[in-house]
Amino acid sequence: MNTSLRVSQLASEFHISPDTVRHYVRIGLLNPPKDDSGYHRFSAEDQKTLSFILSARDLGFSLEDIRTLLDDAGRGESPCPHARSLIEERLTDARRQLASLQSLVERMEQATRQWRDQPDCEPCGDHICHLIEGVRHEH
Amino acid sequence: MNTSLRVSQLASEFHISPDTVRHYVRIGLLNPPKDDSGYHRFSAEDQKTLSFILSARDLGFSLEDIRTLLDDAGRGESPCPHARSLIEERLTDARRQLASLQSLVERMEQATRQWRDQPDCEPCGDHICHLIEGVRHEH
DNA sequence: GATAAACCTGCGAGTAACTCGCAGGTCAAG
DNA sequence: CTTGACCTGCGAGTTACTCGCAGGTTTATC
Repeated sequence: MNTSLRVSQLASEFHISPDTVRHYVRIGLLNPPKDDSGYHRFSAEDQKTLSFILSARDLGFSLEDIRTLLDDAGRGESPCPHARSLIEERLTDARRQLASLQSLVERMEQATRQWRDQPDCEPCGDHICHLIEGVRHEH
Repeated sequence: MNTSLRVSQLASEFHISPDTVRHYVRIGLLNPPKDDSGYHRFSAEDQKTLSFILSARDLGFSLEDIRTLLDDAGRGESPCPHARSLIEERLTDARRQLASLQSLVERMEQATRQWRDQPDCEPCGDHICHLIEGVRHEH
């Protein structure tokens, strides 16, 4: 059973770029052994680790979070308590970010709507760009 | 009329940090003159520029975008055409980002709901964290 | 057997918009 | 005359890659 893959094979297997794989190796999230010529060989276990990394990434964990989780498991401890507490933090952050992004999009949409009826300004000393500076802030 | 302010005064006037002001100076968005002792003095015009910078920032323009707009105005051209085209790009980006953030938050919420009924896992060879790896992807 | 294509290696640096820390200069108050 | 609160420029750190480099390996072709 030849489940040991090289970088590009692993990458296309997981639909990520070889650079991303090398990045995870560089920061120590993956520790694949090397063959005689110095090439990384990713075993079935490395593939399970990568699969975990990508699942966690998709749930909003940072790579540092993932390192913590992997360290837990590496020491034979359950990563679940950390997973539970970390996702709370990340979720709080994400909700905050979502709210600010939503209001940004609304401001942008309001501005473009408003700008449709406004002509371009010619430079005068009063303002730099009346479109931008004249956007109404509703509440 | 002493409308010329120093860094901290300007910063608190605009509710931003002195570091942010220094950052804008460092990258050349603001070019305040200096007094005899080498301190920056922000004139009324510098204050108008900063006000513009912050308005544009609040509309999702990047500092590079803002530099473009400021350059237009500095060359006596109307920044409005650039403002219109740039905000389209930024709005497209922001909507894309919003959608991905929304789906992230949903995944995170679904995970935490699902995790409430699941116990912590003890390490076994099968998985690294069953909570994370076992999240159901609806759709 | 030479060579070219397609891999691979480690490493440094760039991305956005700050933020922090440093070493050192300036100024007003006590 | 010293303390404290400012100020200066500068380098570096933040996140998760992404790109480019110089050079080594393997495979296929001529």
